[in-house]
Amino acid sequence: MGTRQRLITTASELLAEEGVGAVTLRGIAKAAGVSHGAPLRHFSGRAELLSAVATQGFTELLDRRKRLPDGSPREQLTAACHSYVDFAVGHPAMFELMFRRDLIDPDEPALAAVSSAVFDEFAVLVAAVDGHGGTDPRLVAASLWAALHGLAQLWLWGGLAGASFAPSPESALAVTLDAYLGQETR
Amino acid sequence: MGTRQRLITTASELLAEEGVGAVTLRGIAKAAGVSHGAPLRHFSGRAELLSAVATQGFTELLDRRKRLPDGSPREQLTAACHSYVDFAVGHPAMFELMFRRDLIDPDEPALAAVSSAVFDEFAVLVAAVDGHGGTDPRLVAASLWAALHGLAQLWLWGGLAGASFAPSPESALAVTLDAYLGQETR
DNA sequence: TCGCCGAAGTAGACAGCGTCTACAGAAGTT
DNA sequence: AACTTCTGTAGACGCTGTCTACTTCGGCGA
Repeated sequence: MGTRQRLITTASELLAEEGVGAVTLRGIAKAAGVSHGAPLRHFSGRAELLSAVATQGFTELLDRRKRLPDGSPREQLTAACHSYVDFAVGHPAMFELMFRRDLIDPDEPALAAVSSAVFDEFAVLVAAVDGHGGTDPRLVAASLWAALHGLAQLWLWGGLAGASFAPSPESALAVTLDAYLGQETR
Repeated sequence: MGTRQRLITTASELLAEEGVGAVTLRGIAKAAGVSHGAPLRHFSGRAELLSAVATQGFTELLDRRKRLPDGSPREQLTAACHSYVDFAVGHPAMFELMFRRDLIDPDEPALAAVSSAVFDEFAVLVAAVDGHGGTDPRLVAASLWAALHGLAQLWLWGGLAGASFAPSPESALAVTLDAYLGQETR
């Protein structure tokens, strides 16, 4: 495996194990067994390396979506929604990195392509479910995606609310899906 | 004005003008006209100072909610939703700081108190609107708040989606409110 | 009034960070 | 065989947060 790929892999492992705060260029280089300046031979800077890591995250998100079980459009959409929240809960550090503009470069071509693809695939699922009278399915998709994203984000932030009330992401997701898809989807 | 308060004020201004990346302890100290070590006489560290700044942000959010115009519960709730997104759009850096666990300490008593109060006030508004058959109003509030939060977050992240489709926060919010409150709220 | 003590501010140091540059060797290419 | 390009190393620079003396000043008890 080339050094470039090893750096990406090492960074992903470090990210998963130690969190976003631990993915420093020097730390990645040390963990990969190269000198602190070596990463700059393969990436223009920290943002480019971390963008490559985030790209892998979006790619895995896309893969999950493509491996959805067969079923009605409505079932597929709810499964996709669950998979989004599951991904965030299962890979909190990666999820955080994927939306940290200060750490990655959203305009990186590969990253922009795969993140757009994630949204586009989701919009297709939404469009396949009828019932949103006349409004642009992509607008509905953006709204629903935002709802899922906020659910994941607030849960990662710490308990979805104050200490007085801490619902599980699953129960809150059920309410969200009810709101968008109607009660019959329970 | 005491040095402590001036540091908080200066940090808020720096945050609004230069963004989250510019609020460094040394930068704040320089802007406030004190030495780089002075802030540590008033705060245990960076997290405590930035927590005080974020507390002001949550406080303003709470104030906006308390100044809602009179109207039906449903109107009040939609106004609150708009005010949340408006706040994020109007104060993007502050909004970002308020949810950056690595920069602030969510367990800071004042911060925890006011952020919980924001949620509680919101939950009260949700509870006043009937129609969510039997489910805990606080759970509905958490779901709806997450939807608003995701809307704001994704908009700040860059256009709510890929470059192929970039709805305004207002139009997406309208869809979100439709989903939660029904079409008649348009 | 004197002495003192704690609070507040300063200046310097330290390790860690991202990034830049100079240098060394290895690998091809002509 | 000579030259160029790629890859990796080592050191430096300025920045960061934090720690540690050292000074300065204000109030308070004797």
